[in-house]
Amino acid sequence: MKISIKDVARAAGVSHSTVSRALADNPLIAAETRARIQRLAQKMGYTPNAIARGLVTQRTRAIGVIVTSIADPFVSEVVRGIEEVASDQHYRVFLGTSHNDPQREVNLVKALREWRVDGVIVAASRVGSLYKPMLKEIGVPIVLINNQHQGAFLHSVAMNDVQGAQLATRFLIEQGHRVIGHILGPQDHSSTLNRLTGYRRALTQAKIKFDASLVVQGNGRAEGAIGVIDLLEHMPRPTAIFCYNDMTAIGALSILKQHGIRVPADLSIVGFDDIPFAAYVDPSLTTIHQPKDEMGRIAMKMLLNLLNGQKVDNVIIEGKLIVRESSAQRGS
Amino acid sequence: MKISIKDVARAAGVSHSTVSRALADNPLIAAETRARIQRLAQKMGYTPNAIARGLVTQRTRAIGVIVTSIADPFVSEVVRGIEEVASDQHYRVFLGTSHNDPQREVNLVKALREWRVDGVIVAASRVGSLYKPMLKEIGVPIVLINNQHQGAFLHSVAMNDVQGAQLATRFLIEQGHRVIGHILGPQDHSSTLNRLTGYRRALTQAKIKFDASLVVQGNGRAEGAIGVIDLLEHMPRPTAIFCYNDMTAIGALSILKQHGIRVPADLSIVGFDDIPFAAYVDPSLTTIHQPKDEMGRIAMKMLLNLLNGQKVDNVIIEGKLIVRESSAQRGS
DNA sequence: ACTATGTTTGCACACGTGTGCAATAAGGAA
DNA sequence: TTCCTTATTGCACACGTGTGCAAACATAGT
Repeated sequence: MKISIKDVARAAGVSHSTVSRALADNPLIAAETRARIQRLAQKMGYTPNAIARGLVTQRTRAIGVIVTSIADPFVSEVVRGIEEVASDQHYRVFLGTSHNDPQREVNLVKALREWRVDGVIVAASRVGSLYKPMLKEIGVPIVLINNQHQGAFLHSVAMNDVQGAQLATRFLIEQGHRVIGHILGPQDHSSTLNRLTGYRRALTQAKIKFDASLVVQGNGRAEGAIGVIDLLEHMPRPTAIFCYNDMTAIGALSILKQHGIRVPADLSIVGFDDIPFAAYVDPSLTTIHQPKDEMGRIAMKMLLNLLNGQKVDNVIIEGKLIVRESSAQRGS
Repeated sequence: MKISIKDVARAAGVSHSTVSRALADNPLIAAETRARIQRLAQKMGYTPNAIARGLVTQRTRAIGVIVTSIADPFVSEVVRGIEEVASDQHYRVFLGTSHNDPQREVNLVKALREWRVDGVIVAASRVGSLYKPMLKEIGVPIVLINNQHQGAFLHSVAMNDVQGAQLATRFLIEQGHRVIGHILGPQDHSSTLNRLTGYRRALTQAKIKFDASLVVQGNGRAEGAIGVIDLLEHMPRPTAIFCYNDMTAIGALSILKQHGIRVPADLSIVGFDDIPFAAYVDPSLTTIHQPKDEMGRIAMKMLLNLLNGQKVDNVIIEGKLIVRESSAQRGS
């Protein structure tokens, strides 16, 4: 029952083409007619139909955003950045969550294809082997966040995980720590491996021998930090732990408190991400800062450039160390 | 360059109508032909065009979700619930953030109209006077979360803020507290008033005189808890504070720590929302639990019922008290 | 052989918009 | 007046899909 461009045309006594052009400020239409039609359309409450427009122009001005889970504080900051830039440029955002469930991933990609989105941004922890070819089939530019890849369609903006982890670990070494544990991230995420690499590289540079028994499993979530208990039994006992991310670190803090271990007096803890809550836990968390919303903005701008046919280069972002209370000089 | 239904039709030697019906499993088409066309479409990699379909069916199977900020932990849990149900029912989610900026709100509503979404869910802290009539103009069912309203188009699923606040305050009274402060929420949100009402009602029931100087401004975010300092100077000094929400409470904890006030030994703190982090701050937060993802799911199911032309009743959810470490018996 | 009935398919229109091209009108120059 | 140029508008098609209706065909009943 919505009023269409034809209704406006009839009311104005012109053809629908004239209305279409008038509303697009096309100079072909006489300035006077243009103004008259615009006023009339306004008064009639006419709203253009983006669906019909998309059908004929073959551009939807919509982008798909695929994330693992929107409830993840890292992800929601990224999405915030994306949405900000998108809406400024009058693009709409289709949100989809995969929850690392292959079935959902398939459905999501299918839906994005059906909707003929102009581009896609993926901020999912897992861009599996099954998944990547499917994404390419959509046939539109894709920007991956924290998943480095290269290709005709695939571009990325990513954290330098190796550098960040190295920075964090080197800091602990400079604080006098020699036995440093590490809690890993989710197994299927490439950044888990990269952060481990950075950790090892810092040890090597300081001529500290890598000890595999100082590295325990985790999953990137608070409950995943349970492995910290194993680290406490390691001999000699570690005096510092570098965690895959802040959620893991926060989980570790909670468990350590239950065991009566004081942070940072007995044990220093360092996280990764600098989620908003890192500043509010007690002790507040020393961590590596990722500019999450900024990464979202960069990804969206990159996608816009791609949509305008420009060449873009992948972006790699360096981590910055934020020192707070959860770390201290050894023995202090 | 995408292949269309006509391409499939040509390849199969039939008309596009036949293909359309075959893919819809329409029994009008001979079973054998149907199977043959489906196989062919599959092999050709045909993907139906949701845009074109939406144009002719006048249903998009897309809903708009308007939130204040996706980076808010309360909001992101709600959106998670919405998206979960939506994607199960093969609905797509358009995400838009308003940031309480009138200009953005106007643009958002306009965009949703243009996209002809089937329905809208609003989880924004502010559904202002300017805003509500605009929403109605979209002409589709709308479900508001935590904004009670009634009308032909407007429906709601909301927390019982009065009951929840009353529950929290009564708990503090039962713990022996008599001088209880309150930090307010954002001014333009109705739940700010409702939680204040619940706070006052509990006091009245316990025959404690309400003291306006025990109520200070806040804004629902951590920085907004700065008013807690004023409360410390109140005479007699309060022994407990009920905060508008968990973020405010967490902000208060942080400020109190800087001032050397021990929680809960010197002062009990109670929040509202039970965001995931409430359990991980130190001391962990006593709070009122809101089933956030469940509220999202309920809202989406309600919207689905409305889209199917069913009558629905507004939903009101009771808060549950979660006792953790930030509150204690007075003087203990 | 003719008619009635049922099954299967295609024709043609609709949805709302953008745009190339032709048509018309207006104005000026010869 | 006649012709040319320029400004303005409308015609008609396209985008990809769904669907009412008629057409074509097959089958069975008399």
